[in-house]
Amino acid sequence: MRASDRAYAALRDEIIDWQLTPGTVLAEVEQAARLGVSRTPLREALARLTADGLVATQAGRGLMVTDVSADSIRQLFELRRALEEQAVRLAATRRDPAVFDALALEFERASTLIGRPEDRAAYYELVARLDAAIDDSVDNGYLVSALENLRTHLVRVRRLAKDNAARLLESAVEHLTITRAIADGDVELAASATHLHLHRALQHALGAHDLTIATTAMSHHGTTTLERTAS
Amino acid sequence: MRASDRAYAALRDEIIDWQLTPGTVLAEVEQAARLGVSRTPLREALARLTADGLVATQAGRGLMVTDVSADSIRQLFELRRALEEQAVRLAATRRDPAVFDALALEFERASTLIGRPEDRAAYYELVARLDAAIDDSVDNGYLVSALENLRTHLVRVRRLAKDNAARLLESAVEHLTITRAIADGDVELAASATHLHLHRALQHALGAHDLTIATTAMSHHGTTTLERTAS
DNA sequence: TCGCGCTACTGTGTATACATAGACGGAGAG
DNA sequence: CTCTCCGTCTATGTATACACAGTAGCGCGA
Repeated sequence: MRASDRAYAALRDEIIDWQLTPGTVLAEVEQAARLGVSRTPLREALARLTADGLVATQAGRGLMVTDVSADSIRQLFELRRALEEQAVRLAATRRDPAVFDALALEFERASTLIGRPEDRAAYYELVARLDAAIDDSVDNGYLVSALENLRTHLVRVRRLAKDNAARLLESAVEHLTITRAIADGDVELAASATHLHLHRALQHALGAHDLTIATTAMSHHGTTTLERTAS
Repeated sequence: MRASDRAYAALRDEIIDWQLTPGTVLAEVEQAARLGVSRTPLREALARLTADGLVATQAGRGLMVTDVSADSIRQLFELRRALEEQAVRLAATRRDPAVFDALALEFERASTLIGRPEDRAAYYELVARLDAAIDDSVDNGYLVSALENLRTHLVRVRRLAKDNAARLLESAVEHLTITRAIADGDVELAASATHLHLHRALQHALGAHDLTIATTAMSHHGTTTLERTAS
């Protein structure tokens, strides 16, 4: 594997996993040394991250990890609705019914997975397989590319939101509805079910984000107070 | 301006202007020499073009200018519908009515521009200003980024389609309808008018493409015949 | 004559050296 | 004491040199 690919994957994973938090400055020599590559492949990695929107040039201060705010989540979900509604519409038209029937069966049993913390990863993997089946059915490279980039951002937001069992059980039902609609070739039902799913996911994400903001603000306040007391 | 930006702009413009035709191999040293930059900024330019989807790595043969086929145009317009319908929906919600009222007045007078070949560019510029007004109204960086990338591909297809006056007059009426719907804040009308506009634009683009394919095939046949005769 | 293998070469990927612009700090003047 | 200007220094942008892999072409053997 190329050094530039490794650097890109490493930085992207650290950003979506919140190890590199928004506002972190990514200096070329520093990151190149840390990741064990030279500046040339690292610059290529940073260029790709910039194109992805995970990193942006902040006037005069070099490249910074982009922010996640309530407003950016709103924007992200507006794009998500456009792309995913179109994707499920096309998937419902072009799908192989057997594939989505099989996935629907799995979603019916998903509540078991969600209940056991050790099987939580298996549920996320099931959702990923639904995404892959939709990508495969839409038969549209431009749309799939846009969806892949979108999902990178969504993972970052999801890591922040910390799904709870209640929300996951809800989402399993929503996914089941979407999957059945695609299997049945019901374009409008698939689109409406997706709209509903995204509406609820946005509410959940925004709620979690507000909590995080509040918590962060409080802990910052506390730190500041301690610093003042110490000085 | 940076050398990598110049190289990117030069290559992109040549690709969308069909000076670099699909299948052309872009070797690094060759292009670097031609554009008067070193390999480093040129590689950055090629990476950006690859991310844009204007260039792709063909197994073993290096980077090639991507193809434009009837199928790729179909895919492009499926993505276009998703993005533009969402964009006009959001624009109709968030617009400044005065901006779109002014644009609507200009579209009413557009038939004059289309009639005179020397003012043809002025009509395209008017459409570009409508796009810019929509971008400004949607207040969504992710969506605008996706639209900008999409438009690059659309320009390449349009250069192929060679709009005629009849189609442009039709499109002016469609644009007027969309602009008025946005000005009035009529979300569903704006979305439906956009759907209709894209449907007609696709028919036109596909028709033009088929003609080009037929012409190319004929000229290729002719060339082959000549070569055989010569040898 | 056909097939297999070897060699040379071209082109990509990476490292590094160099140029330059912009930011930060210090010193001096008002 | 503060503001401004100048110098230095750090970080980015570019060029180039080197390493290596993949390929094409040629030659040799069957």
